[in-house]
Amino acid sequence: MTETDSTGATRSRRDPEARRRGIVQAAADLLMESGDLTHRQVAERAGVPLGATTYYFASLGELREAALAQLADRLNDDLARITHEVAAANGDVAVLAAQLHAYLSDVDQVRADAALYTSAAQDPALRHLALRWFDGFVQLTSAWTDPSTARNIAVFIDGASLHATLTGKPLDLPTLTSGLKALLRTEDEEA
Amino acid sequence: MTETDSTGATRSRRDPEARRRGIVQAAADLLMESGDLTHRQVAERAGVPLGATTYYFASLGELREAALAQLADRLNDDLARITHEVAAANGDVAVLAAQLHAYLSDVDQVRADAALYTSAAQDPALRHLALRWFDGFVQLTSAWTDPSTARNIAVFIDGASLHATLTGKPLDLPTLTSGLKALLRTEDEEA
Amino acid sequence: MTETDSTGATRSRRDPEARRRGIVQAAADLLMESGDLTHRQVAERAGVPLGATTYYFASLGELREAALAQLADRLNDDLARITHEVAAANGDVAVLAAQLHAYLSDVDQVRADAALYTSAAQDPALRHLALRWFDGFVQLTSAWTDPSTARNIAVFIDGASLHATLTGKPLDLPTLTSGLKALLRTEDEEA
Amino acid sequence: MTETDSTGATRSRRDPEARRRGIVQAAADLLMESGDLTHRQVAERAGVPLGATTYYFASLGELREAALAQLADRLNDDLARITHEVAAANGDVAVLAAQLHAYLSDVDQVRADAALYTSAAQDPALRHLALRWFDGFVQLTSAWTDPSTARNIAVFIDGASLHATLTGKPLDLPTLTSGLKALLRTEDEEA
DNA sequence: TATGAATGAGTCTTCATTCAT
DNA sequence: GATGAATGAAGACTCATTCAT
Repeated sequence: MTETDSTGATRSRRDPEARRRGIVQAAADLLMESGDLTHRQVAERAGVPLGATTYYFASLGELREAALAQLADRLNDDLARITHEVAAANGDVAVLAAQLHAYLSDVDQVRADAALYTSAAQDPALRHLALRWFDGFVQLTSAWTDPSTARNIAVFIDGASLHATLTGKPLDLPTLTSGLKALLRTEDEEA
Repeated sequence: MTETDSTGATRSRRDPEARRRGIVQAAADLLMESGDLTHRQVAERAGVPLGATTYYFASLGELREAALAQLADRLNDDLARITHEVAAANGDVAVLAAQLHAYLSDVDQVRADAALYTSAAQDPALRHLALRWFDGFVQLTSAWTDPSTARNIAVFIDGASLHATLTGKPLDLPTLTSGLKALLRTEDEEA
Repeated sequence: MTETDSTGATRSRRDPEARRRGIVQAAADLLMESGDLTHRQVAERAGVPLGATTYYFASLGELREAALAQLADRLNDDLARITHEVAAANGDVAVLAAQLHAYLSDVDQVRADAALYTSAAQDPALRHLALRWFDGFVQLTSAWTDPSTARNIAVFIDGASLHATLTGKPLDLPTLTSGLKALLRTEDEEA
Repeated sequence: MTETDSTGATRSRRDPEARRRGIVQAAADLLMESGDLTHRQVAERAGVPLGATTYYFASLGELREAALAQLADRLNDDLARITHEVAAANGDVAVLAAQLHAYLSDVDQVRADAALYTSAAQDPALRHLALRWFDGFVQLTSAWTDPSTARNIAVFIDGASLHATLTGKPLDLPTLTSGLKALLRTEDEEA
């Protein structure tokens, strides 16, 4: 279908990198939508023959890992962006709460999180992917809070994401705000 | 083997309820251990013939739901117990933190949580099971805090459980304590 | 097809033993004919659905072993019969040679041997099957020769079978006779 | 790596014959080791790109045949050497037995035989390869025995090789010696 | 009531072969 | 001349579910 583009050159076919990306993307989509992953589903979704999925990935596990890594990357980027914005606002809790609320309002984001956590919970080999953002967040956030508080906030965010997955909607902004505000105040009074 | 005892009464055979319970228990165990569930595995684990699993449950989905309901019940009971103890201690945060830490140190408990959340994340029809404890906790806890705080604590606990699943060990007690303390202090100053 | 027999009773279906035998027989036939064995081929040959072959045998290897065991049994029986007849003739070499020549003239027998040896050569776990007749022969024959001579005769017979496989026809009777006669004379002069 | 040497000449690349030999050798090794043969395995073992295996051989069958021909050549050479040594010793049976025992003690030799016979048994088109040594042996040996005896000895040797394959070790030297001695004595008394 | 035989759909995976480059 | 991307057919195996008994 995408055989020819505006330049008239053939694409996709004989473009291994694009093909590989397409397969990973299809797998990531499927993981977000159903959590199930089969070669057949991936092939159909990516618009490639069945053999292509096994040609590019030695096993379904390898493909799953690649797809989850992609989701983890995105999650990482998003949370790093949020963290930076909060840092730019001198750690303003309202900013953090607002950003988080927006994040949790995005169905795709929440689904990506869920796919990541679900897969990681079932396969220990994938846990490092699910923990990547956590560790990164704690590190970034430690610039303006102590590590213990940073961990607690990260834990709270994970809980909020799980809650959004289970209820289908984010925690209301006031609750989110009060929770984050409370957790962040710790440092001032406890150290 | 334990088919007949000294009284001449048959045991698991001819005791449909016990058999059903055994099947559910076996299914719950398998969900905790691997997340996979097949009729064959359940039958073998429960020590019943293959046909029994389809005889007592119309479909595998139904059996899975029954197994998850059992896990949810247990989770419910455990957290209700913890809540009561905390209430008895007049909402002492240290007691809550200690109880929660003990809970998260129990591998089986954490696995049960993970099985419940994983299944619920993938199948919307099961979400009410995963939310059962959340709602109950908020209700019980609202006796000594405001609902918003109660929700935040519940969210935090979910996050901590997820974290325990992903790292294989609970958050350290001091961090847990400081987080819960911070969240609970909110009510005094914000309401 | 064989659903009903002269008694009007249904057969084959719901006759697990017969079904199992039919599958093994089909597998043995295929091993004799081509040396290859696939579930699909077996199912088609046996006239059963594909799933039946995996229902009765946990793996293709198990099915192959059962089929080879059947071939080995037959080989065993045939050679035991020959041995008995030779023993009845007081170890008359001419009788042995004639029987062996007849045996090697039977295309199916030779093919069965070849299937057995070929499979055993490729899979050490199957070697005991291929050696069964050898050991039995040596034991039986030791009644009228010394063990070393018995072994040599067995080796010679194996070689003759291999030769028949490769050339498509048995060694000519005179050659066979002279070989066996020579090997059997040993005992008189060497012990 | 060994693509270019000090003379500036390319080695395996740009040396089609060497490459072809390398592929055949790799295939022969694989046949000896597992009996299985795939383009991928051959390419990896030979250290050539996948395409090279199909470039030099029109089909896998052709490659297999070339590999077996190589094994047959080696077998031929070895047995010709043995035959010559025996002839040089004026047909001394002890020499023949010792040489054969050494041959059967060499795991690789026995494996090569097994690969050859196994393939030939399954594919009639390959039988001439497995018979090559037999015919050569009979011809060479007929210099000092009659053809019938030569055939019987060749049959015996094949049986001994098969036996070594199945048991993992050669027939013991005394048994081997007595067998060969007996077979060779025939000529003196029968002719 | 209870069971295990039965099966067809679907799983992952391998691979010979083709062919564009 | 050489190569590796590509794919469709086939492989072993699993399993929920049905149903005869």
